[in-house]
Amino acid sequence: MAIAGTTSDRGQSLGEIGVVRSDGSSSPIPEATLTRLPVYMRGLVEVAEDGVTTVSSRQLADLAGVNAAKVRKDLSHLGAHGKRGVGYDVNRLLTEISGALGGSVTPVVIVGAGNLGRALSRYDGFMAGGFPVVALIDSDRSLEGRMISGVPVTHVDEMDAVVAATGCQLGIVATPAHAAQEAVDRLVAAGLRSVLNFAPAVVSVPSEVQLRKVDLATELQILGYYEHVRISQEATGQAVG
Amino acid sequence: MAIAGTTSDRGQSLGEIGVVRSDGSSSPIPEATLTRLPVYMRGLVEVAEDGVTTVSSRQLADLAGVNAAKVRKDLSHLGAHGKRGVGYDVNRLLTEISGALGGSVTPVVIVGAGNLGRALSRYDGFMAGGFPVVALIDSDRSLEGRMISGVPVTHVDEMDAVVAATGCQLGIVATPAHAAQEAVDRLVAAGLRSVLNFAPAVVSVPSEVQLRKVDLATELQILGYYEHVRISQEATGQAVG
DNA sequence: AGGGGCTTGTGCATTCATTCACATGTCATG
DNA sequence: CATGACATGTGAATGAATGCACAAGCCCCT
Repeated sequence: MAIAGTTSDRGQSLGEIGVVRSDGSSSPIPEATLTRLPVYMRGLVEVAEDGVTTVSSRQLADLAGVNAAKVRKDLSHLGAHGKRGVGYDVNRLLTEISGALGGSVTPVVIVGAGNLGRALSRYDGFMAGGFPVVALIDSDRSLEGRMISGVPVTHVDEMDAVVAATGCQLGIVATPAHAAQEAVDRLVAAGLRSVLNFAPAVVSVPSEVQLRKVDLATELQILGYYEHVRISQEATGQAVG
Repeated sequence: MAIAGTTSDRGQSLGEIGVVRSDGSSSPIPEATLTRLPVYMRGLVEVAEDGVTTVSSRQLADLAGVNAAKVRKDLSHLGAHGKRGVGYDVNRLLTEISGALGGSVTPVVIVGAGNLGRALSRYDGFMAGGFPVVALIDSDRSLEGRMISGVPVTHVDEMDAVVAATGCQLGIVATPAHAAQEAVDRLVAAGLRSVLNFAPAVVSVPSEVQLRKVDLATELQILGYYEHVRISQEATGQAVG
């Protein structure tokens, strides 16, 4: 385990991204804003179906469960101009957000055809969001060639071919923890530059690769903490009151 | 849709929690730190199995994929005192973190026995993390009484009884979006105060309830954004270079 | 016993995110 | 056309998280 650096700490450094400005497009949308844009989209789609054509920042804030100032600042990042005194045009805003997020349909591949991988391959939200799952990949030869909920399962040795054939750009890792690093390495070797990791393991990637993590057990543990604190609080609170 | 406030914005306000100090215990561990504690735990368990008894902040940082200063600051929040010049005792640290996070085993209930709900009920990580799934709840009468991967399915009308009988304190919502609000409402009515929502919907809860959200489609959309930016960047970069 | 090499804990600076508050602008109505 | 109600966009204030650098402390070796 190589350790670099003479004085002081310094760990992983996130690669810069989205800082282009040259061609006028793509400003650097902050992470925090990015996580909310899809939520706004859902709210907008909802009201659009009811025939609403204009929303104020406050209405959208209510739909998204945030406050209005945040909505406005978020939207200002994509240059989406609403009309003062009026609000935002629903359809225009939908187009703008969708465009900022990438717009077109992007196929994804899932590595790991266990419980989680299968469930994810069936998850409607991916397809609905423009991310069809086009391949499942597993190291188990006995699954090779099978279809699972309409998605063909391929052996991990053919990953390169599958990725190339399907034109996938996003990879999802749903393997056990011990297999996660290899899964990611192979995805990267196959040319992918964006990976979503569901395995409860820390994996490292080259700096040009975007890695996001969804840690299911951790989410519960955080809730567990608050529950724990709340209960201790009540206990002491009773004593006091 | 009631809108309050005369001047200016102001939306949801997060309930304060963990700010007790009266009894000396439970300092207010910041969110950001909370999300990393479980990751440290995994790293510690890993090295503990290899017989390691002491780790430095830098070693732990490598295991967790963060930098050493962050590790030290995080650990300082739980008063975990390491030894200068030496490091942290692995077992002691495990005990401390585990204790801070709540310690004991907490049973959870999952609402929604669809694909996602079933997959989550089978997810090993929950059990391993001390969160056994003890009940699945669905509105489909035809599932009532069945066992799915060892977990009994109950109808939603009996939620109160199930929650009471099993002593659940954490609820997971894995319903379709349109059913999420009702699912949460029922969980809260049954007495739960901590909910993890997987449904792609904005739900509101009373201020004393802790709500966390895992938004699978959004995660992909964020990756999609970076992919999008990267590609435009390359395109313009080629033109320039 | 004392020196040198490590490592913790933390004050400080910096960056990122949130929120406030208001000037600027739009629309509808009389 | 003028007035008033309403909303945006954004500087500025606040707050949270990160990362740095160093004093204080521990251990081993001679």
